[in-house]
Amino acid sequence: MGLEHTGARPVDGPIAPAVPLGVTPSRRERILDAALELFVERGYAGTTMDDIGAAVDLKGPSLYKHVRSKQELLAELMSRSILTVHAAHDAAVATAEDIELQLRRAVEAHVRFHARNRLDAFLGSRELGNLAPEHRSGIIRLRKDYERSFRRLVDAGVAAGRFAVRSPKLTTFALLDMGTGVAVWFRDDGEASVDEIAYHYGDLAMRLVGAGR
Amino acid sequence: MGLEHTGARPVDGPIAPAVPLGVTPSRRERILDAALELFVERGYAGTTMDDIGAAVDLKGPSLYKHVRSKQELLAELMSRSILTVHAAHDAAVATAEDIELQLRRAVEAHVRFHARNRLDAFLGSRELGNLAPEHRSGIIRLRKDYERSFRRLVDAGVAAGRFAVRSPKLTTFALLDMGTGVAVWFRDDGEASVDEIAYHYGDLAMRLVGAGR
DNA sequence: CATGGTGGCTAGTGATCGTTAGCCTTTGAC
DNA sequence: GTCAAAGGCTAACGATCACTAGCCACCATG
Repeated sequence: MGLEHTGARPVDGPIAPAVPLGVTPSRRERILDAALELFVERGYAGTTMDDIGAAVDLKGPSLYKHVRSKQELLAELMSRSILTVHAAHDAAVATAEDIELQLRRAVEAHVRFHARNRLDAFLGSRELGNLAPEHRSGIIRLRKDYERSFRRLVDAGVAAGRFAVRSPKLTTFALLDMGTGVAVWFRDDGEASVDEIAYHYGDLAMRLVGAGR
Repeated sequence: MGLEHTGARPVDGPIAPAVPLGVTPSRRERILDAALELFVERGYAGTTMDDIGAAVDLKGPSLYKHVRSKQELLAELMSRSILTVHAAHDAAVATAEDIELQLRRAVEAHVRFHARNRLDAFLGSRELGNLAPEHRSGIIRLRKDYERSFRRLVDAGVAAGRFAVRSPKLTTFALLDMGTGVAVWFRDDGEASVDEIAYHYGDLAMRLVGAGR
């Protein structure tokens, strides 16, 4: 039950690895992926270092040769996740000039991320409270940045007279939340493909903002 | 920071109290409310019985005079929550004949619940994994029932030619998820009141299903 | 063949926590 | 006034965990 990060990734993660770069990066990645899966399945507090170790054929204490602490695992997973969406968002918006198309692309990217990176998305929304305060504030700021970027698109459409929106704030929340929800119910072996869902949600977004007359 | 269950409550909860009915119901309620708040704040695994006790001026072990286990607290909170939404949903739908209005009322009730019972909603989506298997399946079934009830409204509107919907399934998910999201960002002291938000989301729902031409 | 670093292991430490045992005080019924 | 139940407490048990200490095997480099 491996993870696939097939979506566009940011050029580089900003969190410095605890171990000198170039030294067993593959092992570290495998640990991160295993931790993600277990954190989602059993929760952060409900997952032991031994669990994570077992998932990569190690004993718990051996993990400390690759990772500074359990907390570091959580922090890195969460920041990696948000930076990924945000990068995908920026890339998607940049592919269009028209504000209507920009919002559509943004929603598609949002949905695609939440379908393809279900676990990351899920963790991000659920384990914020288990993040040490020093990490938490940074993560929250990144999330707010992302939301603001969405909000700007809605505002721009309204300003240009292309969207008919009663409350830009509530509408933006609705747009974001309906896409976020995909992470909860999406299944790889479900009826609808990621692309179909993304396209459909793009349509729904257009309806929400009253685009195209 | 108490909870208000101002919505219609189901006739009776299916989880039998550990203590004979009628004996110190008030104390037990206070424990449940404290547990809810703490579970949301620190997570189920991150909350100790001593924490809960302290919140109601008791020592941890004293809780066992009122409650069978920590697990029971979680299970009761979750089932109480779902039964509450579902009851509110049924009551809301019953106030209208027209399918369009029924869906609008259902969305309003959904949003109202998620704004007023933020903590319950949050817990319900986050701590499913910490529920003992025997409780979990029942809770999941109740949640599915609730979703199905929404889905039926969408289908009915489509069948009556009142809604223009490409995928009833995806549209229903979008409707539910945007409302569920309210629980995450709503604040009692925020700009918008519960009623304003509920009304607005009713409008958004009508747009999503393409109601009213 | 030395050697030193990398990465694995076992054993253990100290802390935390759910839960139980057992005791004591209050209170209300008779 | 007696007595039992209800409900509070402290103490302690047994588990579980994150993390550390310290050891050893492998292996590349000279």
